[in-house]
Amino acid sequence: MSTPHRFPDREEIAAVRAEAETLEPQATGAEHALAGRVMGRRDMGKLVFLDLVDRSGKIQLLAQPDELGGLDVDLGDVVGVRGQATKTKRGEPSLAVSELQLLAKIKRPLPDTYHGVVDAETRYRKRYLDLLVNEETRRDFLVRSELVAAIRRFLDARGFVEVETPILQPRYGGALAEPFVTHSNELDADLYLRIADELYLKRLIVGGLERVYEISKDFRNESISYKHQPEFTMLEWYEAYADYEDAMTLIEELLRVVTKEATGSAAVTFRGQEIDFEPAWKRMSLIGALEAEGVWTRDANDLRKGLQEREIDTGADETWAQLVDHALSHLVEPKLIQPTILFDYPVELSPLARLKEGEEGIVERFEYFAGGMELGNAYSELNDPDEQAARFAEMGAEDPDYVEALSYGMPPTAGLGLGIDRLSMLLTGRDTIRDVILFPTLRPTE
RNA sequence: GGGCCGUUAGCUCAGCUGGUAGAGCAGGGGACUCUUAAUCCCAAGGUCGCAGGUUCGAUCCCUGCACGGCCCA
Repeated sequence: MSTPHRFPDREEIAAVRAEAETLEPQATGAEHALAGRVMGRRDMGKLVFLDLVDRSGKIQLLAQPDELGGLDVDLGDVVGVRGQATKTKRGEPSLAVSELQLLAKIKRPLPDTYHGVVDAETRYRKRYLDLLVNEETRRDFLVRSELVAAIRRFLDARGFVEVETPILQPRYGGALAEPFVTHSNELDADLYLRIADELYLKRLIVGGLERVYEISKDFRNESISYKHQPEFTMLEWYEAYADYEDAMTLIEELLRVVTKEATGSAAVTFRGQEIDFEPAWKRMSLIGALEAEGVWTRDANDLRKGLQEREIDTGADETWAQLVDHALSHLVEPKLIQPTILFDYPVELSPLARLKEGEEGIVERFEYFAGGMELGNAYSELNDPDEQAARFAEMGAEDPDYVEALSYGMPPTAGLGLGIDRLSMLLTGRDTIRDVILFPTLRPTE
């Protein structure tokens, strides 16, 4: 049996429901067309109640099979209906159906509409079922979409231009991470999936675009956890003629605005705690934070001893910088529940950041945290090509093409990264990053 | 990579320190003109993740594997 190829002139269920709300019981209102999925059916003989769901909401349908020439509708069918807004004797806003068209037939039984789909593996592998029967899932992914839209509005309104830079890169950089490697047959060359956008975006600053941003999928061939996925989404922006203090101000404002636009409130609940994005956030220096934990020292051996005393396994840490990073992530980060900026990092951890005037070995860099997670990283960009080349050399790396770009002169610039997935976790109150990524990476079956 | 836990009907879950499995919802048939997790009646639905082992006998005990979850690295 052929079904219609289109169903024109439908309205959103939420709008029609709102109209029906205003009616007196058993009164009827205007004629409307609605379409969606049948998620409930209550047969009363000559009268049948259906629940119709679309993206905007749910409404009850009142159908009389005798007047419709039968009602061959199963749970899960996609239908289009026409009828009048009404309210039942019991006061339920409804649509009295005068015409019903089957638009798509369900061929398998719908999962339990009361319990939803609970099994984590099913929810991730068959996200369509999760979205279909779990209203919260639908809602949370719409929050994520609204979040990204709000970020674009915010930056567009401030003169940033959205750009696209390569995902396939001959040389990866901009972060310390293991890349995915692929191969171009035509070029007969290995290419890397980007781990960050940074070095390309800064080339655009050299090129005079002044304020750029990219919302990108980045890829890191590393561990998977509640806050890590191999494929994740990051915002990076670069603003010429600004420094990291300007970036602090801007990210505070951005998070306040977009949180409000995506959720209706600048405060969210995550892991049982309210997190409030209203400025001003707490700010403390990284060194101060480590001192407060009693583990700040420039000496690697002392630092290692301090961490081991706190029963932190430092076996995998080779350098002082790695030990500092370990101390930060284990002792400090979990305590940063309210939005907090940690600023002024040792240069050893920050090869792309600009040195702070008058402070030995410190760069103008900050990371910001909320809910016990790092949300992002920012700094005044190092724009001296010779110093950049020397920093690369210290790491045992090089990127002559990038250094050459800097040698044409990059204005003083502030750059910032923001983890969209983690922010989405905070805004939706989800405990795991898999719950805010539509199709998270899982081990293949078979 | 390591430790612990899980995997039973399409979905959500029971299953007694071993005797070849049950319920609700969905799906099928029927009753009902105000239900909303509708209700009621009938019938049906299973490679108990996979492969071995122990045993007269394994969903249950043991081993390995697969996938997932939590924690650790």
